[in-house]
Amino acid sequence: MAKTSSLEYALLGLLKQLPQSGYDLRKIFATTPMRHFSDSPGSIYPALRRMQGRKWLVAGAEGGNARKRQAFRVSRAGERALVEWLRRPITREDVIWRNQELALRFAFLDGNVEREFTRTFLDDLERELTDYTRELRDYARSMKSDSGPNTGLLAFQQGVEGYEAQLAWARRARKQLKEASYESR
Amino acid sequence: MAKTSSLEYALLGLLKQLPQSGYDLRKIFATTPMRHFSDSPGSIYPALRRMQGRKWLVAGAEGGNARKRQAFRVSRAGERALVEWLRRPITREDVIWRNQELALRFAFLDGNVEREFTRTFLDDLERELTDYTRELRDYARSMKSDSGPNTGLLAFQQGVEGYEAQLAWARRARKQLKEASYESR
DNA sequence: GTGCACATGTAATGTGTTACATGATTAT
DNA sequence: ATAATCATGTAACACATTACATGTGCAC
Repeated sequence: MAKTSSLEYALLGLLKQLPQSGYDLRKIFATTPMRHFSDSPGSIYPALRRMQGRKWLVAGAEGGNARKRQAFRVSRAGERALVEWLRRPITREDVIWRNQELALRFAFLDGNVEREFTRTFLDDLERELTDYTRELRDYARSMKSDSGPNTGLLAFQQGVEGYEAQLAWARRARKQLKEASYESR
Repeated sequence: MAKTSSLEYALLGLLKQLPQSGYDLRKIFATTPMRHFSDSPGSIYPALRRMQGRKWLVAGAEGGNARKRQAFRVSRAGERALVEWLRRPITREDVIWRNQELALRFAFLDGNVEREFTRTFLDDLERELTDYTRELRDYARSMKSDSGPNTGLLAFQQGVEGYEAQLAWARRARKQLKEASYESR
């Protein structure tokens, strides 16, 4: 069971929203806040190929001509893979090593899972962030003994504050979702 | 001119602070907040080898025996490489693609560059973060038209708030450094 | 003398990066 | 027709990950 890179899921999620070509996807990575993905052809076209090989994508039938624009759409199997990824339990390892990927997963929840799951996602994220920030703060106490503000300690604090900002966001997002569900009654 | 991975600079910075063995370094990655680096031998030992090849490190002379603990220390050339990395101008690309690496660089400033440079670093970081958050907020306005809170927009906001938290940190850090320099008169 | 933690290494694999190559379409 | 842009592809390379292999020193 080969692991799927987060680039592939990004492509899958985007193609689920709107079937389009590799070139279109590259332009998204080149010009929108999804910039942190590389727009190089050497990463995107091979990824699309791999996903075709797994039958997650089907290429829009374009006349036999190569070198012509061809849009991809997500197959049933592709949808299943996407949803499986979205529904994966959130672990502390996700928070530490794959934080960007978590944001990507959250962004793609709409339209792919029931609304209730979005709240579960935020609950789980809050739990992991709470645990992890507690651990980091404990660690900070143990290094505070050093004299004066040094850049090592400051850099560490930046990390902690980043996680705390994310935690604050998660709480607020949950509240907003609840309010929205009242309104829609 | 081969690019050096951020793992190698992490190792270099740690060894500059305290000469130690590959195993010691692995333990640091396994047990401290530097966890987001992998502690796998398959990444660390080859990296140390590469750096030895570049003469950035010298192995503590341990009797002919392999399989025995050997500490590395940073050579003059290694120090120069470290300082060159620390002093690199901060670009928007750093902020977007190599944010973690920026934090690492900041953490290693102490003891390797003059204190004045730390302020320059924070100034430059503030500038890039200010520009980039402005750009992100502009983009946010353009997608706000969609109805209600959707997870895509919320995920995007999380990203912006992360950068804003970092900006707030940078301002605060600069203030603290200034106060510390008053005290030390 | 057996087991466990210490300590280093390597081989297979997959993927991202960079740089280059090539054909198709549109504007001038 | 020619340049620019659209659109896809590939080859070389470096690196991280995973899993496995090997040896050392100490405790019991």
